[in-house]
Amino acid sequence: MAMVAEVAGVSPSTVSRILNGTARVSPDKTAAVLSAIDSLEFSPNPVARGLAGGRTASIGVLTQTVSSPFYGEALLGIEAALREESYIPLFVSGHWMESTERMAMDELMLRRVDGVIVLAGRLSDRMLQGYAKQVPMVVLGRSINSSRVRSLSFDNRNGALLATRHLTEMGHQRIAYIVGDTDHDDAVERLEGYREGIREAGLQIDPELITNGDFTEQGGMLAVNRLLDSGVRFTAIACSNDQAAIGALLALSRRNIRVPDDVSVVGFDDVMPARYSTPPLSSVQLSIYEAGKAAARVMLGLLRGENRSEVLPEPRLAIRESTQRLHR
Amino acid sequence: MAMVAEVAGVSPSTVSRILNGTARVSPDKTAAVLSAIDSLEFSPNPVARGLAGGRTASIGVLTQTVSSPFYGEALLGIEAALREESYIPLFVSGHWMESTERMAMDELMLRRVDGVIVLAGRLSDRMLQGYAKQVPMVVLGRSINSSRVRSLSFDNRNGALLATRHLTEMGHQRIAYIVGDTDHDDAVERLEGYREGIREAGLQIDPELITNGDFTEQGGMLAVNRLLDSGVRFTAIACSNDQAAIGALLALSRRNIRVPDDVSVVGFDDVMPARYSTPPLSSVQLSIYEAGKAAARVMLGLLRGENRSEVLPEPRLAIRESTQRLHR
DNA sequence: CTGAAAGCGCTTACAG
DNA sequence: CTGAAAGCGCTTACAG
Repeated sequence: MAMVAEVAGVSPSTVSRILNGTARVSPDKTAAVLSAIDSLEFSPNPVARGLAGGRTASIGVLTQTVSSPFYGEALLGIEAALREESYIPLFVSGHWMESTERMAMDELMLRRVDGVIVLAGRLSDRMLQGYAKQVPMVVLGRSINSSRVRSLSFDNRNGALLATRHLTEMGHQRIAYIVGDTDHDDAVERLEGYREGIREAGLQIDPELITNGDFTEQGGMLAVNRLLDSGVRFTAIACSNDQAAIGALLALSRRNIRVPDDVSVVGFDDVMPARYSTPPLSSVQLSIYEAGKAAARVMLGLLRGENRSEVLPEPRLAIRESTQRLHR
Repeated sequence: MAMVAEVAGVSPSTVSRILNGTARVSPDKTAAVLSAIDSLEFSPNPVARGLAGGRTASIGVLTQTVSSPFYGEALLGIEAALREESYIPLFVSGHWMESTERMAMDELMLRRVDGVIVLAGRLSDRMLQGYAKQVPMVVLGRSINSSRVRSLSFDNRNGALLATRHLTEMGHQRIAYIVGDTDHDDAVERLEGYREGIREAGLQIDPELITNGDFTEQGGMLAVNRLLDSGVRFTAIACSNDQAAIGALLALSRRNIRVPDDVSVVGFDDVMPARYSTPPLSSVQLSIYEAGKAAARVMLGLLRGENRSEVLPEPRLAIRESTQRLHR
């Protein structure tokens, strides 16, 4: 930067001000500096900026696993939105363990990120609010009421309602439901949506049709086996997420039950693998990529002092080949 | 740090030296400093360290998409290994575009990462070597001969050989092959392994059985359709990766061809979704997570001035339910 | 509008 | 073995 200043015949302060747009500078000096900058191919050192200005142009992102189909897509969206403003994401994984998440958060604080985006996780609201005192925070996929935290959440209830309604409209009356990990509000809200869908169609909620899962393929398989072994009759299964649905597909196929001819299956999230399962899953589309973008935009707004609000896209149903009208 | 120095009654220099183990310090001062550190809950500011010492304790990782099942797993391994030594990964996505990769690399250089791990990609060897002059580099999934770059590559040829041999040993003689994106050496090496497997069994290589794909599900589907439409006879398909295999599974099912009863299918990579496809895929296991760890360890070694070498786990076959002995 | 100066929190030769 | 000092490359009050 010193070189730029020299070449342009101004002080480093001026260069800095131009770079940051932090004060108005006479047009001629601006021009001189700008041309010096690109003739020297200068670009400011973010590390020094971080130390001097207290801003690192980096945003911490607490995810659970970078490699999950769900979180992975959100990360892509976040990355894309941040890049537009030259921020870089620092992804850290919590692996669904509170202690790991805490360590990861501490690491982010240490690294002096300018803000943090939290993707769900196991950290308590209190805990999160504590961190939010140190740094701007936006939480995706979870709703937290606190002035310091901006949260964006999916309309899980409505999503599950759409899925269930889709099934009832196709004539299904005996619809099983594979619950997610009820430690998460998502799981609870989705279950609620299912219930609502059943009631809305004037059907009875049958507890025997509701079985536990944990948002994993394995959980979906076990759930289907349990359902089948119990002898309850059902013609469709609504699942708390696509992973469970994919497990369900496998379990059904092993028992020689055809989807959708014998049983319809609907997933939730509309994650990539759902599009290529056999058969491709009808699923509730959350537009996770867009949601990630929205979260990043809210963060960027916060950093600018705006109080921008973003709405997440409404869930909609992606109908593919795993659901079918009930024919008797 | 100034506070720590004061409390411990030493100079900041000494504190720094203890923190970094960069010179021997008398035991009593060490003890004093250490206790001051934890009574003050001090932890050094990495940003300042970065500026002063030229080291940021961060490693750039050029990946293609954080959300790919293949790269995602490698990232997890990298993250885990780096964490052990308090390094943090900076993940940037190249999206398989040379220009994006270059921008991402430049960003990493700007951020003064201490090293960079490159996951395959489209950057030319020359280009990579150029960057390697600025920073230690390890490349995973690609072999580059250069003193400045350490590269770790999978034994793709042997992997494909194992897959093909598995099929021939089960009596298959008409084995189709779905090629990957031949811009990548992987695709070429895997194809070579297939050829070797066919020859090894004393069979003829039939060009009609070899069809193009691009490592995607879509590509796998199209390939199968083409094969089927062409009327060539085959009883098994070996695929260049799991995504293609998953696409193949779907295409076969749509034509009412049962796997493995009518046709056996074998994948490559043994990525998570392969374990829960319908049916679960037999696949060549690359232990990508371990490979990520290995790459990170090599990087860490480099940083310490060691010339540690790591060998990637040998590919092995995971036999599941998509392959079966040919019965006539 | 613009400079000179101090400072961000460390590290690292340089002396001793 | 250990301090004092300079410096890493910026930003930001403080004056003018």
